[in-house]
Amino acid sequence: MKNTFQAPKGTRDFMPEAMAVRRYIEETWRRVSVRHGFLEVDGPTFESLELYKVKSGDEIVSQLFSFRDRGDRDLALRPEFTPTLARMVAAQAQGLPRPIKWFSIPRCYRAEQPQKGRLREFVQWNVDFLADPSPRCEQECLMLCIETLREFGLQAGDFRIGWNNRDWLTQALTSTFVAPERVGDAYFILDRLAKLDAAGRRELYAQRQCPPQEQSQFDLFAVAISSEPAAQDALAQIMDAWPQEVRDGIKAFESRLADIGLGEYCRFDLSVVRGLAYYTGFVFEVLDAKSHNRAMAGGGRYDRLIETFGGPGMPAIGFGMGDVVLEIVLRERGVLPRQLLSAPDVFVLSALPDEQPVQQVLMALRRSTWDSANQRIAQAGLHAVASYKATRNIGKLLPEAVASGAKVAVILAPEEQARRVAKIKNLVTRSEREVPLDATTLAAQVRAELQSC
RNA sequence: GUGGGUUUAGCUCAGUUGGCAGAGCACGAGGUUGUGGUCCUCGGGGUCGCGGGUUCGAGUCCCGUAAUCCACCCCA
Repeated sequence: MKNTFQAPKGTRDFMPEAMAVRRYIEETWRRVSVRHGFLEVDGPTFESLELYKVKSGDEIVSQLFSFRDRGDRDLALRPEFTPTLARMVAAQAQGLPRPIKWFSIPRCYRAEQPQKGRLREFVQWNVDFLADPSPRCEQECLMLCIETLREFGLQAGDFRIGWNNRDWLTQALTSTFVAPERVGDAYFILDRLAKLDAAGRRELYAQRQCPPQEQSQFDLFAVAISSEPAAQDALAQIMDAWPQEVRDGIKAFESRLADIGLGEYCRFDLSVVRGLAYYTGFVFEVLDAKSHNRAMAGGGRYDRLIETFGGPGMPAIGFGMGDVVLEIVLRERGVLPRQLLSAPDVFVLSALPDEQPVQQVLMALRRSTWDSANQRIAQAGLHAVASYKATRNIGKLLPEAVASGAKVAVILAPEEQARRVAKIKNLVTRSEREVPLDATTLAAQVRAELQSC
């Protein structure tokens, strides 16, 4: 390896095929977001370091790529988009039409140890619905999230969405067996319960100094969120003790989801609490249903975040979905389209000794025409390519034309050139016809041939 | 930050107790200046991740280091 430079740890090079996959993912996110009435925004790739400390505290700083500029300002590459969004909204809150439905597709950076599904540079689709306290926001976010996964070819059995509500859960816990000052510890435990066996749980209880009555209850939670047959009974037993209004709230939300056809994807899930402190009510996670990948997406309500960033009090809900886990899941399911690099419309091949005629034909095919009266492109140029091989053997060039995916070929050769014609070959039907070797006429005839495909 | 696997051609990988650096695919040229992914021949390509050490001699053994994969910690 003569070149000793490598891409930095946790980053990716996007060669044409990989780039096409990334574009496909981003374009799908964008298309479905727009369809659901969200507007695209973006912000700076780096922000002042303080912006990230406000929300998350110093602990998080060690996972940031931070640096200092020549004016001694501390800056950091964005690890997520939400602080930027909160800053933008807080600054402009008075003048924005409401509700605010925004999405963004930023590249984000985290100085973590890379592993499966987690890199140091990634693309994360962010969706936020602000200035509306109604549960229709929850619904629309889930609707968009699910519709997007379906657009990628995933089906109900491929993923599941676990949801919870921190307000209700807190109410339920404190009215049953958790002292108010221990709610934080309870969340910490619930967040990890699904991954632990009995021994692991005892260790966790000791670490968080659980009183004995908590321990037996959490053991019951562990059964309820497991895949054991007893799970349903355990869940029913737990919820029987909960306040009536909490149980009614869960039922009502389930019924709302069922009304719009999302019932089969979503399930109330005790173990989904999300680590982040700023979530205030509804929270959810999208999990891969068939293997053990990391969460594909997650989010929730953060009604107090905008004021934290100096804006007015404003209800808000949002979620994020990263490209890394998503691509892994799409590959595992075999639903990534095979041909993502766009195939040319027309392939020009030439047996002429001079290459200039090829360039003339390419120019005519590729040129767009502008409609100045209507300020738009009247006719878009064709995607036209030619072979760069040295051979002038048509028999060798045709396979290249076919492999390119082009439906039509233009063949330039001495005999035809002498008669001032070129051949247009339909690569699908294999039929050929001769047309005048005038670049403009030729381009028109190629368009006509493409129409017939 | 911790532990384990891996690193040889553009890609996927062989490489024997330490003895001349290999295959397939891909790429390029020709066989065949004129018609469909075939076939045949030839070719370009490598400091064997990087740096030390042992040895007459290291892709191979030892030490260090980087990247990568997997699992922890963490996870916005």
